[in-house]
Amino acid sequence: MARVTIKDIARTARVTPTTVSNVINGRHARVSKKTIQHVRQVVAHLGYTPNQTARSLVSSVSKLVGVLIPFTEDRNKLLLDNPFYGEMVSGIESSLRANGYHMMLAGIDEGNIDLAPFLQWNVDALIVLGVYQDLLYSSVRSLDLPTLLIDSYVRDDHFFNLRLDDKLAAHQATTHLIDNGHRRISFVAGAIREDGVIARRHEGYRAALSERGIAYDPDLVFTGSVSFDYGKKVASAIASDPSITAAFCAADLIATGLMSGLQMEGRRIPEDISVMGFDNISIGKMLYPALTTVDQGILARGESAGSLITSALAGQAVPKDMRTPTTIIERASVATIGNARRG
Amino acid sequence: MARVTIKDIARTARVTPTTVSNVINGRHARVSKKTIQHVRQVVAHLGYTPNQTARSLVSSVSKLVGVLIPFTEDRNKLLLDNPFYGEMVSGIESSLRANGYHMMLAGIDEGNIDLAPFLQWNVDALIVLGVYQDLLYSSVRSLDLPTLLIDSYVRDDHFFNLRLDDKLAAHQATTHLIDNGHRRISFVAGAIREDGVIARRHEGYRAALSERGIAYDPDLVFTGSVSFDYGKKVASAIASDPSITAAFCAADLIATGLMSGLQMEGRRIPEDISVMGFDNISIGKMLYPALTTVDQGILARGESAGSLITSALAGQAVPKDMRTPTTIIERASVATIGNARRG
DNA sequence: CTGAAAGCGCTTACAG
DNA sequence: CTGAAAGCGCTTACAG
Repeated sequence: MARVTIKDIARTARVTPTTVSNVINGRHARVSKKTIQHVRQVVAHLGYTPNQTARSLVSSVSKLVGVLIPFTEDRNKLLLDNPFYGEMVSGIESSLRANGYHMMLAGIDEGNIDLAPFLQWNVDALIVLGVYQDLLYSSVRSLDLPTLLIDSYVRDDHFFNLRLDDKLAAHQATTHLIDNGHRRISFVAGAIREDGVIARRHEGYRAALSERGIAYDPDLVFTGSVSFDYGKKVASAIASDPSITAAFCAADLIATGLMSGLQMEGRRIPEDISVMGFDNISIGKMLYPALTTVDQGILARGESAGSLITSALAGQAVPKDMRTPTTIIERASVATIGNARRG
Repeated sequence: MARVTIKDIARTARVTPTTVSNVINGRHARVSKKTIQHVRQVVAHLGYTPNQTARSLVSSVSKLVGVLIPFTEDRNKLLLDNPFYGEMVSGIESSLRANGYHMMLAGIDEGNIDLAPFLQWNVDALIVLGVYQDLLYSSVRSLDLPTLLIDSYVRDDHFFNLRLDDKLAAHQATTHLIDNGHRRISFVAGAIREDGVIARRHEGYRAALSERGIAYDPDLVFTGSVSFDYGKKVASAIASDPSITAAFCAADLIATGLMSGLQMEGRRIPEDISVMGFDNISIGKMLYPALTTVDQGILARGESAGSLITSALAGQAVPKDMRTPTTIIERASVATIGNARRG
């Protein structure tokens, strides 16, 4: 049995497709109450689902928003197995759906920017996660669609931005460590990029140090990639300097690797060394000891992203820049040492 | 500047839209070499991307495959923050894309089966992850689309199936524990459902026990949900029975919770108790000690799912039932005790 | 309040 | 080998 169309409804309701379209789309001013009732009954009875493909073609609104996330480095897989992206995408999808939209996911790597799927499907708007080279931004921009950048510091009025107060958050995290008696505090992070969050978190770390009269020591700073393996790799360097009593990692994934590496070297956490993370991905609470970290409310941010872009699409006034708050989650990976005062 | 269409190409190439369509779609038998060349040049020059929405409408193939994953229990979020689903979806997406398809993601919970997005977008096929009630299967079936079920044991010729040999895998895992000298082995899992994988893994566990002359003790079996919290909850029960020297968890997420709970009770892993998982999600290697587990090659399975459904769509003969192999990954959470022989 | 007509961007018989 | 025509399922002016 072929799928029921607007024509079928029209025929059995003895009206025209125009009228059916009007009641389906809630243009009630144009239809009598009686007709509305009747058409609705027929719709319910025949089990009609609008063909979005046809709608999209004629109205050029697809009710689709494209979401761009990075590919894995190696094999062109979506970075969805990274819990950060998994959770973020989950939040985006749910608020998109709540607002009558659907998500079209695509991956990018720096070398291969393929926006074709978005063009083919006529997406109404874009959300992009991650930081990229200029080429990506200019490509995206040329699509001329409402676009929301998450965690990017590129300056461009064309884009909406959803960010954290990264500098402040890192400042607070570092201060938390200092308040717990630590003075030799390592900073471990992904590569510092001008347009990225790490640069800001690094600034926050430095600011907190200097505020408390602690000299900045470049030897304590490690930057590589946002990955478990990198954290693990840094562990031996940190373990070999007993003066270091704490490490602030700019991503939980790094903190996880660092903890694992440190533990394999026989160091106890937090007795021998304290570790603090950033993000609050779900893994953190599964570790032993559980990770103390900066919560950025990933899921909620994803939802904000979805409703923000959706509001913009609905023509509502939406701020170009939105910041969401962070909080420190104290768990078990940070120890108080010396005669430190506790907050 | 409006988007370039097939008409634009036709006009500037001085041919008809029919001809343009023929060259774009590779129906070369119908067009002269010269025309092909020419049209291609114009296409490249004008920067044409086909409007999939129009294609889909007329040809009723959308090049979209719907992927159904469970919602979280609480709040209608996709279970993408669960690393198992994240990784699986990542694999599916990449092989779909490699075969010229795109993914449309939707969530389901038992109470609320909304297949409308798939209807609206005219998906060509379906992949469903997880086990559900009959209602879901009959709804999906009535869509009358090629459908692949992952990890389901419902019997229905309408569906393609992609499974593990769950019983065998659990048998091997349990035997591995026995080989390492363990005899009081706990089984911790999600709820046992007739159509699900847990029932098979439980069978494998029992079979391995009986094969080695170890009596099955129902008190050692814990079933709840596939979650970190459930594993953690079971920890105290297991810790309180010192005769238990090992636990086989039918999911890594459970094993993670169990380890954390056990460690909080002051038990050392694997010295005091061994823990074995199932799945090989990325978290396992991040734990300390790293989790010994059954690898099911999640990413590769996702890729298989994508290429299987894609082959079926291409009209190729595809087996109705496919099984992928598992292997045991030895890491650090299982100890050899007594005078056990090692494999 | 209701309907006839055109058209969105394509593909697909069919004719020549 | 090339083209004229119809039509996929809708929405949108426009007329009445």
